[in-house]
Amino acid sequence: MAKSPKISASHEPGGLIVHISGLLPSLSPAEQRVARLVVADPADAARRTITDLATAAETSEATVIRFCRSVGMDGYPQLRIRLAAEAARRVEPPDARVVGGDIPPGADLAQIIATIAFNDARAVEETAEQLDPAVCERVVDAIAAAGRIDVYGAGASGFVASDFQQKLHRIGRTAFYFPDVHTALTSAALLGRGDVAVGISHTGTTSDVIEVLEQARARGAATVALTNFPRSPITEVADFVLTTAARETTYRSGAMASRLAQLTVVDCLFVGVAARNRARARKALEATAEAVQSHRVGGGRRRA
Amino acid sequence: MAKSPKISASHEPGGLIVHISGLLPSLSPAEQRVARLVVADPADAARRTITDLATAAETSEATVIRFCRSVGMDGYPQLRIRLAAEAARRVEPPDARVVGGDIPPGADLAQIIATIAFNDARAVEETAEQLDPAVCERVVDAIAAAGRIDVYGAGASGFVASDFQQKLHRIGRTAFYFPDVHTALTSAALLGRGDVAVGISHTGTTSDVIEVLEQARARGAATVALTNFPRSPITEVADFVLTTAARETTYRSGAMASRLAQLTVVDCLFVGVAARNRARARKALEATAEAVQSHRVGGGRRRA
DNA sequence: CGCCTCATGAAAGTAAGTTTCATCCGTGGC
DNA sequence: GCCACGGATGAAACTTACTTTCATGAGGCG
Repeated sequence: MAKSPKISASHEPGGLIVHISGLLPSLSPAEQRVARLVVADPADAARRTITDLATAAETSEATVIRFCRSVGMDGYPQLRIRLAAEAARRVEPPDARVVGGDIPPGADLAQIIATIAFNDARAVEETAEQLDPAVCERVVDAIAAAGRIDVYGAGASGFVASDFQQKLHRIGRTAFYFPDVHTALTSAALLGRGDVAVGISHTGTTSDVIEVLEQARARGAATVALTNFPRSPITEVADFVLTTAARETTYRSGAMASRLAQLTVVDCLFVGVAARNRARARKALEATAEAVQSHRVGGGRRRA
Repeated sequence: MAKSPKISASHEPGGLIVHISGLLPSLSPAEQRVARLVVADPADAARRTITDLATAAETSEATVIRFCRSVGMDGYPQLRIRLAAEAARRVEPPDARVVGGDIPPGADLAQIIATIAFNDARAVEETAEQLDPAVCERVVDAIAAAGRIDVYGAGASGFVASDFQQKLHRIGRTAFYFPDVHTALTSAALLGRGDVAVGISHTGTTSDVIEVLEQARARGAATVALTNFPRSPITEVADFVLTTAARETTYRSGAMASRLAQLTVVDCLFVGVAARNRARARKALEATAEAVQSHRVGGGRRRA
């Protein structure tokens, strides 16, 4: 681990399954086979003996044990019990749509809508469950006290970064977002102690964002990573790691649901920061709302 | 009655704990000691090893096994798993959060997270419920067949518009987004029959977006509005109206949850369009994914 | 090409769970 | 009083499950 002990969610309180699927890409191939079996049917996995599970995953018991350790369990029995508990807690999905499932080829639009909404809602809920309030708190503290906040993100995560920047700006925090790597690097180089850099990357492997975050860290800024994968490279250049909990699907890259989850996290941070000084934040929000008022039509009867 | 298997005993419906305490009196003294421990704290019992539990009950492992059989289990592991499941189920559901509720002033971050996630998830689900698949279908048809697609949006909705544009572009549709009203107007003026214009506005009162959509319609393009308010002005210039279902709160302007709902709708349309030609869309997606590959670090596995 | 690192499963080792069996104790008959 | 008898019980043998160790081999890197 790089320089200072990183603060991330070691507690995975909400969902073990969610936690495992987040860790999935960081596991070795054989362990991944085990993980997939476990995620696909936790209750069933809990019923199996270690030898049985190993056979089903076409690997050895040793690998299953290694998998247990990888996801933070002491050993197989503990995993088993946790899985059983987990499986019991999650109420049966009311109908046939599979959690994290892909869209079937012949699906009509109603099915598509139901599936997407289901997965989106789940991603949001599961993200919230596994978010560590303590880590959030510290991030909020850092942002609330920051001299300046840079938010980095590329591609789809760029929208989220930009959204976050805009939000912070609206409550009077000095925040920047850069659509371009070079500008971002330049900015990062100007950060210093007391500043905050936030890097957003679904996969956690976007080299541009990692590079910029690294730069920011080297300059003494507090670095925050927001990613779906708790052991991805971006987490190594971050002082604080916040994770989303979106499952991968093939057709609809996990990034789609992930983006919603990211926004939820951003909202949480935003409200947290705003709550640090309600009066001031509210005033700033009102001022900005007023500013766009002249661009609204028909102030009358339609609520907004 | 040796021949016909008993039908009743095997399923003990009302809960394992209840079942055990029911037949507690019929157990032998040593088994009763075990049973009492189990009933008193199922979760704890599930954590213990058989030897451990036996010691705690001041008896031998053999007796614990006998107890397992007495209550209808195959052996200790099964009891353990069932207990863990049982214990998990009986945790109180955490819902102190009010639907659509605002963040209370003294809220700690954990509450904030729970509330936001709850409202976000609800907005997504409710939006999906009230979305009319028939309207979506026609919008998808129009987009899939369009010569060109313009997506308009301002402020927070601008991100969504931009996201939609990028998505459509990635599957090979010709789509545009304009951060600036004047450019947008210019573009709208160049639309014609067979083209599609999508206007996104949470309130439905953003005059810039309305104006542009109006222009597009005058030129013969099919117009789509995405808003939270089905009777807002924007709906008057739209051929197709899609609505989100986010509730308003004071502190957290409804726009925050609304944005997630908007994205869900965008995702649905996107997948709908992509599904119109799976092969081509998949190919386009793969090509774009490949293009950014060199900006990812750590090849397949992600770790350190 | 040699070195290193890492993933992996075979096998050895340890702990957990299960069965067997001798003992104990109370009961009731002779 | 003595002796079956039967159920309850735990010690110990036994089996299975779990864990550790270690040799092997595949890939990456200089």
